[in-house]
Amino acid sequence: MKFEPVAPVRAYERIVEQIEEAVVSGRLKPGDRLPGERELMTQFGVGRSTVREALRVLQAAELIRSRPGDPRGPEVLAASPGALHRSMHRLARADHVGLAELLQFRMVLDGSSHLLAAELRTAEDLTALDTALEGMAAADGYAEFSRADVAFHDVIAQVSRNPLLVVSGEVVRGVVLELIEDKLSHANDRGTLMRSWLRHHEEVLNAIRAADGKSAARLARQALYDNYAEYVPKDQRTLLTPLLT
Amino acid sequence: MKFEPVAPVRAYERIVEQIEEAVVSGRLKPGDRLPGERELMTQFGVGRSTVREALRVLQAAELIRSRPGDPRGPEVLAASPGALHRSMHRLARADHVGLAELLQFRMVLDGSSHLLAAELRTAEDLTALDTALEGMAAADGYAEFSRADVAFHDVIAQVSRNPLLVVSGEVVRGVVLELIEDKLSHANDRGTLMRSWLRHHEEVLNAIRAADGKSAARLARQALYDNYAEYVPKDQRTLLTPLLT
DNA sequence: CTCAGTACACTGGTCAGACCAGTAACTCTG
DNA sequence: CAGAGTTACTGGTCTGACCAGTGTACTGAG
Repeated sequence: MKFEPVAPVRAYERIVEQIEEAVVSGRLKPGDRLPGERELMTQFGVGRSTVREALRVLQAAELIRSRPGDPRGPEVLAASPGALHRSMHRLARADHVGLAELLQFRMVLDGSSHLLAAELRTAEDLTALDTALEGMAAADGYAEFSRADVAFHDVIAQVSRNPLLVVSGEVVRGVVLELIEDKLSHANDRGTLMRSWLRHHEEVLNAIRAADGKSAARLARQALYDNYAEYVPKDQRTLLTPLLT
Repeated sequence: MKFEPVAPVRAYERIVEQIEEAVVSGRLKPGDRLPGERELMTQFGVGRSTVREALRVLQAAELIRSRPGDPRGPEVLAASPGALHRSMHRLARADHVGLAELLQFRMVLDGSSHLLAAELRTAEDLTALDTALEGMAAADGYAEFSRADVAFHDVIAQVSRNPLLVVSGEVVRGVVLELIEDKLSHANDRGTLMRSWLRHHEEVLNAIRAADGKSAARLARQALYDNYAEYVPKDQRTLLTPLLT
């Protein structure tokens, strides 16, 4: 006979579970309102501090938002990648997730979204990608260029039609940029860098236009490697090369 | 002249910021202890409820853990993927993510981890994979088989050496199973199903042993398609086929 | 001198009650 | 009917209290 180890369950945790369950099961939709804290404490039969700690946890997870003075009560939020972003960011700043792993992951995600985008793109998608690319070409200064670049990748992720690819791509792109932006801003020939990026993106877009998913994916991964690998410690670059074939 | 919109900053948020900053900057290392709540309220000059709400947020992010009665105070934790797991899980269960998207994402992740595993596997990795496969072959009943299957995939993700692949793979596998486990448990010939799975895994393992990453990745994606595509609405299966080449 | 057993100071979890600044909706006025 | 003022409430914060449970230091037996 075996028993499971148990951890004491705090009152506020039970409240978090109940509300979270109501949100993910769809009984509470985005935009809905929770009862006020004083009402919740009678419904759950606990003190207000307990209710508030539960709401704090839900708020940290970006499931709800509460503003003082609003008599409609805390608002149920739509699922957003903010919490995912924060936790991945924390993990990336800590041990065991370095630039090599992040870049590896980004090559996987970006490659796949490019592949899917090439297969699924519509005519409207192609014009959206064209304007995004024009935005990069017309960018004035590095900061604006970087923003346009991120926007271009976001459009590609959107075209891939998979929200998981969109969100995790968004997050990992952001974290990668944060990790190397200082090194990148110290690069002496950012003009050449930007032109190189632009050429890469044009090639990718051509492959997508030709519905050549495999080429688009390969080009995207290669571009990431060419532009970022130099910031990865030399002995870790072998982690990236298997993804280039 | 432009101004940025501002949001009111709550007292507990300032506390969270300060403690989080101390953790990520390394001034507080895993295993270190925070002062007790009563001591923190004097240091920060706030009431205990404010301190407690801050600690709740940090605890939800798995940066600290506090147990009642411990006179050493709350403990600073090592970075762990638990929070990432939870936020990704919430996102995957949320809106607009159906089985097709999940399966697509899983094909991407599993394919990549198989590719990397084949390139990076050591001799010990191979024996670990052998024992994992034996665990599947020896499994008695479907529940045990499913557990062994998940364990096998976890080992492969570990071998790929990328914690992001490990965590997101873990999550998406869990969510996929949640969505189809009832349909799967109603399948009438689970014996045939299990034998088919086992054969697939043997092929994959052979490719990994041969350091043939491309084959391993292709086989893994094909296996997922063969076994799960029937549960995807027919008009969405075209989302998956581009990943099979 | 060692070690099991005990007492105690203190921890976090929870509750009750209070005050404040600020908001949304209602009411009253012109 | 538009606008100004009122009001009832919201969430944010503080204080003070009680409790069950823990780690440690002390105590006493061997």
